[in-house]
Amino acid sequence: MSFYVTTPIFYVNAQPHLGHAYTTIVADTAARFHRLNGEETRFQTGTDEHGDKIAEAAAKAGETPQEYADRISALFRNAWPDLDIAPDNFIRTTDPAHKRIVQAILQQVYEQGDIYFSEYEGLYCKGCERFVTEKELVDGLCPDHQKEPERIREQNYFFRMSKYQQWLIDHIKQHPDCVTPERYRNEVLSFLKEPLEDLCISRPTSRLTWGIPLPFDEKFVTYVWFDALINYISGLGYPNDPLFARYWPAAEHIIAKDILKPHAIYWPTMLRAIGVPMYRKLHVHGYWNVNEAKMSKSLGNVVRPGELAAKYGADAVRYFLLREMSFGVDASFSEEALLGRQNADLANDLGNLFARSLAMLKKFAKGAIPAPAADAESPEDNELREAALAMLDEYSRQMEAFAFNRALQAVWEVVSRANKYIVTSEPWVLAKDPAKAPRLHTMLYHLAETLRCIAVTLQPVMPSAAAKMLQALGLTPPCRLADHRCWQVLPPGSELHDPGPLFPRLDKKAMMAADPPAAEAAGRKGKEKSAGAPTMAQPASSELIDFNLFQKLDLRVAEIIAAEPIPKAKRLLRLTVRAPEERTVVAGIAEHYQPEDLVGRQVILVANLKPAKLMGVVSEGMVLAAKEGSRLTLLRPDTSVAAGTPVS
RNA sequence: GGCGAUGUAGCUCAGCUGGUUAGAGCAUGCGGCUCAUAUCCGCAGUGUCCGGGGUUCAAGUCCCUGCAUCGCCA
Repeated sequence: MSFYVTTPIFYVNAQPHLGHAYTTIVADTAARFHRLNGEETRFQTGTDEHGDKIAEAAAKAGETPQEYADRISALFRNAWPDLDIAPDNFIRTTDPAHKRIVQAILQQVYEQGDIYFSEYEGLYCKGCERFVTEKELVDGLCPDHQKEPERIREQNYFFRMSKYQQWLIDHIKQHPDCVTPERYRNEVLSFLKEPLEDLCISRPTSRLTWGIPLPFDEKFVTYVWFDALINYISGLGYPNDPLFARYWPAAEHIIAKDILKPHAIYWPTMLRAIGVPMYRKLHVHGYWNVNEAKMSKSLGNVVRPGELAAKYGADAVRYFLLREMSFGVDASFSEEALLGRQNADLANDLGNLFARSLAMLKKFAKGAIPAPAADAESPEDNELREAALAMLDEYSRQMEAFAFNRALQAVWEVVSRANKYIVTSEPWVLAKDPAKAPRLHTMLYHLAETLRCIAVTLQPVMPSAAAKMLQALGLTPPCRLADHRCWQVLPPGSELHDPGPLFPRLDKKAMMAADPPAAEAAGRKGKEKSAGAPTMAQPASSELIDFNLFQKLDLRVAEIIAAEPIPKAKRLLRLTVRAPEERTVVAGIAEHYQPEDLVGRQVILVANLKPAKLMGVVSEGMVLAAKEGSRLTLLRPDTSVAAGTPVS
């Protein structure tokens, strides 16, 4: 058995955000789970780097497209280790091997007559990188980009997707699990009820050069999907590498619902056209809604996975995302909810269970696995054992079905049961009577075995904490599931190690932004003293702020890479800065600085200011300046430093 | 406009093919224990199961209709 799991390759026009992180954590967790099942497993992620938007962004940044793609691609690649994500392959569409394979496939499909040349006319929105219909427009503007699309008439190459429509319908009907959860399968089938249009797969080089040239017409490059989707097989060295033969039949793609159509319709028909079997499964997940109001200011309004991991740890972030989202359905993210899970599930229930268990094993069993005695068993022991073993099965079923929340729920039922078991068994009472040592040791043994089952299941989800738990029990991770679906795995006498607190208990007030707790505290006080009317949250009256509040400010050195006046605005300049990601900042400095004098200059940026629209331009931050009367001067570091360097 | 999804306790959600007093976790209140990260255990609740009709001996669960939110398509 083998298992091949992929994430989409992420477009390098944005930094990694929560959605990317979730998809990739799911893939990593699935990969770890299948590896623990003893399957040969491969996990691939990567970046999609061609297209108009990339070429434009690169030009703005004063870089070549390749330099720009290198830089952003590295942001993705480097984001994953912080979340304990370990892909086997990180593919880039600019990899020479990938380009070669894309060209070979284009040539093949062209030769067999599934690609034809035709003319197309329509409204094209540069922001969307696609043709839009009249009906999509609002007041003649693209609703997403507020720009008027251009009328373009051009000749292009088209892929005969329609030819494979009936085959695809039949395939999906015959393989009910190939698109999952079911709601998305239904969506695909309903879409397929209408006749498919053929897929435009090229762009003329007159308009776009940053792409893979068509092998049969050098005046064109491939367009988006025919380039990007192929990564799933080019990353396996299609067609000749043994990796392809081994892993492709076991391919399972993970995507967010926004790219369902390309993956459930374009990709299967492409595969069919080149004679490659359909992938095994497509797993579709929903969106994370981020509730801005409840977000901590330190994170701004975009959740940066790296910052989350730094603040809460990879284990907690992974656990939260997997536990909180029911796969396929949208879920909401808030730091408050994350803190809730951290404290209730991880620190109180699980962490404390380990702490108290290990403390008792140390105190009452000399820090080693005690020997159980058959004649000292009680019904509670059996119940606990049955529950733990049943949980392992349930857990596996749910993990295989990508129902991570249910898998974890099943684990936590055993966590909770173990806590009850301790209270019912009262080991501290047994310990006072030497005659009850056999019962005490038998009970502790069952407890340790339960901890083992729990720790084994948590390996894919919380790799680092689970490893600590297993080591504490004297085991050496990774521990395969097959070796742990039974009782009496821990050998009596083997030594235990204190892992220390596994999950810190976090103070909510300290972790959250300064203002929400103020309102909460006011409410609580009111309750304690009198049933006073609800009071408005008042800003702290004191002039002094505490260090915590200061720390919420994300100040950084940024480099201005472009500056231009904003029409009709006397005082405003639109700055493009690198910090180190690129962003647009509107600054009220037009009366003091000429745009051309600013380019290349370093400034201090408040990077986590809530974005605001000024004269129709969205400003993502502000630059700091000193103001003396009518004079204004920008702050800058004493000596030049790398763009993005934090200020503290 | 067409199709579909969702609407259940203060919050987040479970409730498969209709069947006894509608559930879980969190939060809240009270009690207990002391091995433990002020942790854990027990008890206590509260719900016009979105509104309105209908089918049925029986509906959160099926049908019709309305409202709200979201998605896909045009």
